[in-house]
Amino acid sequence: MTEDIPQAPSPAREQADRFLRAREVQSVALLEDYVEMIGDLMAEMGEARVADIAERMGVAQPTATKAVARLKREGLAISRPYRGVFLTEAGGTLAEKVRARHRTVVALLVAVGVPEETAELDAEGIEHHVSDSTLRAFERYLSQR
Amino acid sequence: MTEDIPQAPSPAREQADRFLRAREVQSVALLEDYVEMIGDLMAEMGEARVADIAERMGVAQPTATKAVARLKREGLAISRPYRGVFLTEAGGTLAEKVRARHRTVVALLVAVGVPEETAELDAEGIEHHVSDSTLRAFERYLSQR
DNA sequence: CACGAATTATAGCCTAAGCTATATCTTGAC
DNA sequence: GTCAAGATATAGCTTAGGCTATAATTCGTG
Ligand SMILES: [Mn+2]
Ligand SMILES: [Mn+2]
Ligand SMILES: [Mn+2]
Ligand SMILES: [Mn+2]
Repeated sequence: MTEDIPQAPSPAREQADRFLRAREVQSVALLEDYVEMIGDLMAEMGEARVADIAERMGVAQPTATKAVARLKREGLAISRPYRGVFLTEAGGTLAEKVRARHRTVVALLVAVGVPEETAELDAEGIEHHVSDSTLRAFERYLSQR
Repeated sequence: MTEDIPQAPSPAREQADRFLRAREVQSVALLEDYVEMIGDLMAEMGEARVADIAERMGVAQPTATKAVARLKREGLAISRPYRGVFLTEAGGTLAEKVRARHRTVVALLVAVGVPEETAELDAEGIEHHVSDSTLRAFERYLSQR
């Protein structure tokens, strides 16, 4: 019989797992940004209109419409044809989490000496790859110095 | 006549620009990872074979083949049918830059208290969004403490 | 040196994300 | 109340990045 001694995963496999994770993260990154921004618009204007979403995301209107369709599919938003877009409870919860993480990432970058403008720019991409574990480390670092 | 006084960009426009940048970065992130890893394979084995590239990236072999085609199109790699893949000078330079940035990002994360394993995992995605300005800040922080 | 195994290429499919052009619906001004 | 302007939806295209199945090539072994 073949032995089934648990093997330590090969380095190649471990590296592949990291790339896999990075690709997974990337596939939800856009959703996170849309949800956070729709939350902003709801807070500012009471509702999020597709035209405003498109403007703030820097995409064409049909692109925003399609993204909203995906948000609805994933249970993060609701809307009816030709009406505004609203976050579901799940969407709202996610928006809050994403917003807090965004702030923490910017604060961490600034704390280690990154200029404000740059921090805000880079954080928009970095944030999505910051795991809960890393986020907690950032929070510890920011509070105890 | 309409005035052409230079306007401060609207907040929506600024935010859109950040998202635009994040999307741009994301479109080169995969190329960077492939190039860095092909560099590793060349150093370890003298050449990078498509099968090894696929294994380390955690993708199917045709996916790696297609990625290599894109690298060739962008002038980062060369190869002939059924032969190994090699970096061009541009590819080698990029690989070196990407490798150094990766190390710095991991070091910074560890320095602020992120566990090693987590740092390595998160860095794989984070690195691509770290601008030159942020990278220099990381280096300053790491050297002077 | 032939042939089977391993490797690479190709064909054909899918989804996400972007775009432009155009159709459809809503709404405010008259 | 109409209707033109504005907002949204839809159609149809592109590219990147995945996949499986299969064809073509290379190479080691006998
Ligand atoms: Mn973001
Ligand atoms: Mn954000
Ligand atoms: Mn990476
Ligand atoms: Mn890397």
